[in-house]
Amino acid sequence: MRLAELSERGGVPVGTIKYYLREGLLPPGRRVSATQAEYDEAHLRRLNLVRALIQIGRVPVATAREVLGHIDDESLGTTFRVGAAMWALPHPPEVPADDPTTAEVTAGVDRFLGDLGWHHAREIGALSPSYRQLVTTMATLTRLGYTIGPDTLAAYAVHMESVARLDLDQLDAFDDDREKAEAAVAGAVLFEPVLAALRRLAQEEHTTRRYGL
Amino acid sequence: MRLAELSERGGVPVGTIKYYLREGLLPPGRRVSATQAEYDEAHLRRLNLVRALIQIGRVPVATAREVLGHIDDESLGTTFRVGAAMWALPHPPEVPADDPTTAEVTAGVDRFLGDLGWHHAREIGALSPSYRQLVTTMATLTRLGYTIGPDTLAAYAVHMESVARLDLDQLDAFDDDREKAEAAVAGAVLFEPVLAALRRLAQEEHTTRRYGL
DNA sequence: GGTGATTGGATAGTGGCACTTTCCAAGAAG
DNA sequence: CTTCTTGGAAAGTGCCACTATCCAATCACC
Repeated sequence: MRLAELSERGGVPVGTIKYYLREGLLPPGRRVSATQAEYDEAHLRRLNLVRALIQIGRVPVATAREVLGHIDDESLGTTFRVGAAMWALPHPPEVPADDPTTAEVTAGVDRFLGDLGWHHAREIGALSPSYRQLVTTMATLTRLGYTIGPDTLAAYAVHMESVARLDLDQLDAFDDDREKAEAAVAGAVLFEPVLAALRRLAQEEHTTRRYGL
Repeated sequence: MRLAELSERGGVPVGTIKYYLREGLLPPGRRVSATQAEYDEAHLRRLNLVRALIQIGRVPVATAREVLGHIDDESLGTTFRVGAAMWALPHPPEVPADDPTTAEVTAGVDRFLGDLGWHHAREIGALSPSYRQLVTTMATLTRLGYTIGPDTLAAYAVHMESVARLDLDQLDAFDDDREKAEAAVAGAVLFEPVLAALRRLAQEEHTTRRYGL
């Protein structure tokens, strides 16, 4: 298909697709002549993923390029291919915080990781963006006066662990490594809003149950 | 305290605070003379909340003003004060979608809400931003080829329901309505990254357990 | 009481970023 | 042959969260 059709079927303006091509978010089409290029279903699929990353996941273009690069990196094994793509996803800015609050929170988080038996997480520790995000956001909450004890955090963690198990079950359905990595990224970026929506719906449901209208 | 001290203690540049004052995110200080104003702990607290909303929650300034307005609206009862503030929070853009996919997804979501016994959610329906976000994001997932059946969604929902119950327990600790609303907003905006981090940590943990390094 | 620094407020400017627009020459279509 | 379309390059746009510059009033210190 031609650029115009790719644009049509993807619901994305031609100019925007040109921009994505320029930025390396989409691989160039197969050149058919000096002024024509041919695109296929893979391009359409990738275009949809890019849009999801950028529009729903608010992933910056530069970051999206990086993530897609890892997804396409055939030199990596399954685990690292998925892991690299996931770690490249953006995280909320880490508020500096070399204050005592952070030290305290770090200790609490480490303790609770041990209690849960998440040994991998303890070993990887500060290497994982998720770990750092957990610590810094908890510190911000503390600074705002909403201190969450390790026990409460552990209670939340147990539920998220169940969610993660479901996530991995979903991932098992894919054989190909590239598909696995793509599904993991899509799951992280698109399923987060779904979970957030479910949480808020449940909150609304239980609020009315507890307190009525 | 003076603007300079507020800036110091909040870790926010003076210019930025002036900007927030201009935009109505912070109430003006108590005028002490023609060129001096006095700020108190409440200002500092609000400043921290504003920063959290904008930096961590990526809430646009205009939206933050709206949310804070609801938090401060003493004419509302508890439920609506909390609810209005929550509903004003931003949601990922709703991809248009008047396509058949959306209709199909809507049916699935409605069915699963019934199965779970979330009657409130079914009645409020499209009024709730969370409901619309759920439907549109599910539709996007479907369009990308990652179809999630109502049963799988329900499995996730059960866990998020437990999370929501924990949320409400946390909220119960606050008596004052303004504090309740503030805590709800902070919980929604700041605790979402915490949950996301927990999910990813758990994913990493279980991936290595299932597949090793 | 003089004097330099500081304060709050108004106004205009900056930088980043995701697009858009404009142009162009080479091909395709009728 | 002529009219349209195509892909590509380069410059421009719009939004938005700040940030820099001024200014006159007033504070703090000698």
